[in-house]
Amino acid sequence: MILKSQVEWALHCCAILASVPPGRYLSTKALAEFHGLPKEYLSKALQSLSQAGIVETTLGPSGGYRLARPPSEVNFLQIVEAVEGKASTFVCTNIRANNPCRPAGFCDDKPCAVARVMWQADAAWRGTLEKVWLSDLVDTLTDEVPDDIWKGTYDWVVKRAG
Amino acid sequence: MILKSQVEWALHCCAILASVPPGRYLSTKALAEFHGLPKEYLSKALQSLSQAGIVETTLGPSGGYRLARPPSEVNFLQIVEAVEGKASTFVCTNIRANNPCRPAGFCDDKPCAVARVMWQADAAWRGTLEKVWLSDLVDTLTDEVPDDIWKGTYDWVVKRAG
DNA sequence: AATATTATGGATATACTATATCCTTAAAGC
DNA sequence: GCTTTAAGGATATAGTATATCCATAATATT
Repeated sequence: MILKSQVEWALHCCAILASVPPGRYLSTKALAEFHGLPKEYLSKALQSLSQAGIVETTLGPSGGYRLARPPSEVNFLQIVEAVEGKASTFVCTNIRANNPCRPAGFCDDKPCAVARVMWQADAAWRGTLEKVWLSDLVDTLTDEVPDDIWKGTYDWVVKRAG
Repeated sequence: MILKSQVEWALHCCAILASVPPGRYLSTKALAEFHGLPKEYLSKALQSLSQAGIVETTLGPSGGYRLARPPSEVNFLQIVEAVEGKASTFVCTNIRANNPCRPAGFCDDKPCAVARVMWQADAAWRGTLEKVWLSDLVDTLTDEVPDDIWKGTYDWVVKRAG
């Protein structure tokens, strides 16, 4: 069970979009070049973010993507779910129902005990992602990325943002 | 990102194996019949449990599987990892290294900030699974499964255990 | 000793998903 | 009118999950 690479791409793209000046957009082409990713396929991830309402888009030259709300209002879970979907990582096929000792037509009053544990773990995973905001990531990067690289990246984004 | 169905199968099989009387074994055939699963493929999941040291096996008629240690010493994470592996659900391909603003040969002193968050969520998922033991599951089932079905299941297992 | 039963592991086949590319369309800026 | 862009459909390729089959060796029963 491994997350799609598009999850990684979407998270990094959102981090970059956080630096786009107000009123401007950054294109798929720019984001693909910056991260060394295939433009056409990255486009699918960005479309997922768009459909989830995390980013806004506009067409034409100088078009592209920008965050639909401030980085302090976008968390990791929203981005991950935009790409991976909201469905639980554990699917219960209710195999307990095949127990040959159960009377025919027997109906359980609770979800399967095994599934409940797995769903609880899934919730813990999502809960962790939900508590980390894009602004937290930006803060971390500000702290950790060397100043010249951080500044250079910002300038690069501003230059490429239409 | 969805867990293999073998995870569900392995968990339910371990729950059943907890009822196998000391010194006896339950075969793949019995476990497959009980859960309505394909015997040959279920066998692969049981082999994973065996390789992980969670169950013990013996050959021949009256052979099969039994828990290698008491249910209070087997947790969900051990079973899940036996089937899914121990690798993190998030793979960092370090795409930050493609940032065109970085000096050539630049080396980061910390793992990617995005990956660290994703790994933290992965750890929360595993941490939840690690805290639930097979004995907890058995306790839950004892509480929730109607007495006659629970008793019937136990009798079925004892009858089939070689 | 012979036979039946079982786990193990390799080989193979099929289905599904992830990855990737291409192309058409419509909108926006120049 | 021309270029650039996102959106989305169609298609191709690779990789993984699911499933089955078979050969082998070990064990119990007869």
